[in-house]
Amino acid sequence: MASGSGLKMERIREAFQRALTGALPPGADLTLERPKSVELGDLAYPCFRAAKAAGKNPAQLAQDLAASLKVEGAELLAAGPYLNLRLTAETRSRLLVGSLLSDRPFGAGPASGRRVIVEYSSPNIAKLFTIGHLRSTMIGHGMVQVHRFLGDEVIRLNHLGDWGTQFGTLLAAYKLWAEAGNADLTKDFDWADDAPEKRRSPLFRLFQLYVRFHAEEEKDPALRDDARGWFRKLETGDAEARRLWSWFREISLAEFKRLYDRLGVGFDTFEEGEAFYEDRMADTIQALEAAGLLIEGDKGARIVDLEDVGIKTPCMVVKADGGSVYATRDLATGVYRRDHYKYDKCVYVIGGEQILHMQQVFAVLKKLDPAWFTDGKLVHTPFGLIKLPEGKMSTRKGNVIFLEDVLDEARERVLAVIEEKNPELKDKADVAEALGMGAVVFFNAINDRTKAITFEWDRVVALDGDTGPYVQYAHARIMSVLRKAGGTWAAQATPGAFDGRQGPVVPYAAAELPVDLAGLEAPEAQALLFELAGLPSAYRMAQEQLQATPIARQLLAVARAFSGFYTNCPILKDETSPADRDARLALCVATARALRQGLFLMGIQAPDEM
RNA sequence: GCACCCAUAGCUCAGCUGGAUAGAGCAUCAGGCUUCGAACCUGAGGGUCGGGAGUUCGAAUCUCUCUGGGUGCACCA
Repeated sequence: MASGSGLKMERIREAFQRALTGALPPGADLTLERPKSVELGDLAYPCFRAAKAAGKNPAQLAQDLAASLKVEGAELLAAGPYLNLRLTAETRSRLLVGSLLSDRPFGAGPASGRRVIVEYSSPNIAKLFTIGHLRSTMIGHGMVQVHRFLGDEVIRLNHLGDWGTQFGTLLAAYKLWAEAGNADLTKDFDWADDAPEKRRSPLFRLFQLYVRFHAEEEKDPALRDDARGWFRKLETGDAEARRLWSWFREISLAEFKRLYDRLGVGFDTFEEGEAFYEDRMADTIQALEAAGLLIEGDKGARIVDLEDVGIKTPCMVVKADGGSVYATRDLATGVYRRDHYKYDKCVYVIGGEQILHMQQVFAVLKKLDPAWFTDGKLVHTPFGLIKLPEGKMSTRKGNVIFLEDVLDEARERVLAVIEEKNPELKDKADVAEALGMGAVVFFNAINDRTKAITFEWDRVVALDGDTGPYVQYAHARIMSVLRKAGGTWAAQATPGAFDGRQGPVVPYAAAELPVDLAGLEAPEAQALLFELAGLPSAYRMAQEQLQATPIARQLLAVARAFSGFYTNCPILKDETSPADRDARLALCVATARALRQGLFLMGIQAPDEM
């Protein structure tokens, strides 16, 4: 008997395409689609184009092809203008369960030899993480995981906002309101509202200084000069400014790392933020100068004109006073990464409000070195803002929603549900954390990243419907069945030791495929297999679209299909024969593995009980 | 004013890059737990795909235009 792992959907697909090649004129488009449901089949060939080329009716062509072609292990059916390939239930079961029970990760790609940089998260020093930062952080994390899973080498960079004029603001504010009575930022300020216990950190107090400065600056514009003066001191290497800067950076980074740990997100380095490029900008400016790209702008600034590439706003590289700007650092960053990493693709996960800026930077780099910065090498992955029902969030104004508050609230709500539904559960706190995180992270991924999101508590931390916890619930139910089944069943769906920061693969040992899979003939079981079969293309789509959305949606489809299977196909009940029981348990193992792996790529855990 | 993004069921959104009868969740209504976990499942109602024109065998998808929203537009990042 063929062991399942020898049977692959890829082979079937190739055989189908080979058969089509023989029957159609050379050069015909052989793109195959996924039918809408398993009743139609497993692979679909739309006949429209080929029919047109042959001067035939598409439905007629589909019928002709169905009658003349043959593919081993499958039947070919004409369904209107489509030629569908449908596997037998036996073949479909063997193929998918077999793949998922092997020790090779289902849907993963072979090493591509490509090196991809993903720049994401990139928070500004001295600001607290808001719900807005979750977008860049988790979109980036998902991209890292998916690219790795599909075989790319990935370098994870955090372009920390640890330089720039906002440090003038911080330094000035610190000197004005902190140095005298609260130099080490260990005490609450007497001028500020009492902070909740959990926020009484030095970083939070820095944030309070920042907010106060911008409030007072409205009333007293002279403060602005004070801030500029401090930034100049920092740039010219003033010892005190440097010392404070370095300290601010340190306390910020400590908080950031704590949150990244909570999110399960990691980076290859934190040392290549904006400050890292401070002394590398001169070379880049020099190079632009040498290339003859820098011209003098209206008020004396040095700019690169981009009119010829369709960008009407020129890119300012050097301010009239000789200072650098954001673009200067980004250009130096681009040049450094070219020389240092020799990558194939660099993905910038940065908000949509910076589209123009990114276009400018990419355009200038392209002018500087057209041979290296080819099309597609630099990719901006913009995403929509998270807004509040009452409008835009603003760190300066202090009307923000902190990420930790969202995660905490989600955890509390989950805990309340656990107390109600499963009060005996052990490790309640850990499970609540995993589910709360699942709700928030999944919500962030479920919708197209380019669209703006209005933050509403009840939607972000929702626990039923199209949510992370729905997928996690399906997984927990499976594990519960597997535990009750005894033997090695639960172990088969339990991964070996792994660490999310090391790689994208959830490691499972090879398990034995039952000989008799007749227990999977029910339509609900076949529908579940069909959705499992959709996962590999969801992974590829996620890589192409640079977002985890397709994965989230396919996981929902799998979880939903599992619920249908679970309610209609008894597994451990007396009415089920031993052979059917084993087949269904094997499908449970396969599904649990698929769900856990998919969630893991998104940065979400799958508890065994909830 | 100019540029980019968005508009699909009462609400929030999918719709695999031009293809099969436009699908999910929430909400509403009607059902389903002495039986593997009801954080679940089954069913119902609900649509001029913002308006208009065009491209072709075929458009929610591509082009143009109008309307309504969002985001930007050189000395902040």
